[in-house]
Amino acid sequence: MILSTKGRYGLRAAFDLALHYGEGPVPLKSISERQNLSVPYLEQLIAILRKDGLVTSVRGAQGGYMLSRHPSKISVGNILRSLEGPLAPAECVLDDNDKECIKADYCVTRVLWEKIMDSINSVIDSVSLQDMLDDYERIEKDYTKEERENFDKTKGLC
Amino acid sequence: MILSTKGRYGLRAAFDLALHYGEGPVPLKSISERQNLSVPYLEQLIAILRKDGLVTSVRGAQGGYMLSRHPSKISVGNILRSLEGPLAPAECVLDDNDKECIKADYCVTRVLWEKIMDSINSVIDSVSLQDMLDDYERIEKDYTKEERENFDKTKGLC
DNA sequence: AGCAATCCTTACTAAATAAGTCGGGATTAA
DNA sequence: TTAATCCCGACTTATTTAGTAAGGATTGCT
Repeated sequence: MILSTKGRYGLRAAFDLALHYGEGPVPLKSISERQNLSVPYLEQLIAILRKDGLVTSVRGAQGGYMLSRHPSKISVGNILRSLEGPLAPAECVLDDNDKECIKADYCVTRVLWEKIMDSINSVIDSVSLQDMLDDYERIEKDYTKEERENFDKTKGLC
Repeated sequence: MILSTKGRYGLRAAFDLALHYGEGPVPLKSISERQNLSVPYLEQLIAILRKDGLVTSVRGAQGGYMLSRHPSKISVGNILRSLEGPLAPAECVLDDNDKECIKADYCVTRVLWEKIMDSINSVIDSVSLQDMLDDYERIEKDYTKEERENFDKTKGLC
């Protein structure tokens, strides 16, 4: 049940854009350096977010990407569902489910999958990128810049 | 984020054992027929549950499997974590995490992964196999046996 | 105008994981 | 003794993941 790197790295990218919200377009190269992700892979991830209207792009030199609205108006759920698709533990609880389990009100496991899905969604929808920023600033104070950079290098991404 | 068939089918198997709790050992063949799962695959799944002490086996003719304790004492979380491993959205929040992110109290995403994990665990630990039985009996009444069997055949598993 | 920095798009690939199957051995009730 | 069952390890096939690669399109800057 581990999220794919798509969701995890994509969220880091979105968080990075949130960090620089209001400063004009942020090029992938700079996100790449800060977040330690390859540019080509970032391109793939951010293309998804762009298609879903979560980020906007500015082409050409001095171009880059920006969040399409204020970090407080974008939830982690928006980002993760965009990148990962619906976060359901089984297909039968998806909305577009035409094929199977339609009239399966008779289905005990389905009830369970729905509970799990609702619970996940309620968590990720209740946290906005702004909340992550706030968390970050609170945490940041406890470490020196050097410590943080050192951590970034020695430890992996999570 | 869809659970693998391991978790989903394994839970069905466990639920089937719960349905027949107290009736002596249940052979895989009969679970296979009722739940529409192959015997060899079921063997693989139930072996995991057995290693984790959730079911016990009786070898030889007239043998089979039984839940190792009352359905009310086995949570869906016990079953799913046994089959799927810990249900975390990222590796860094696992207990056995020696390698990475150890002193990453400085890590905004980690806080989020923990919230998600806690929320999933709290749902699946709050539902026991007995609860599923109760649900099943309540739902079952609304459908004829024929309707249910027909559903099992026309629709897939979920 | 020309260049360099960007975004944008499509295709490709290697590795890992998922989802089983298969064959045969061990145990035991009837 | 036999048939039903659990038990175990190896094997296979398809899918997904996690990227890389190559090149085209756009635009600010000089």
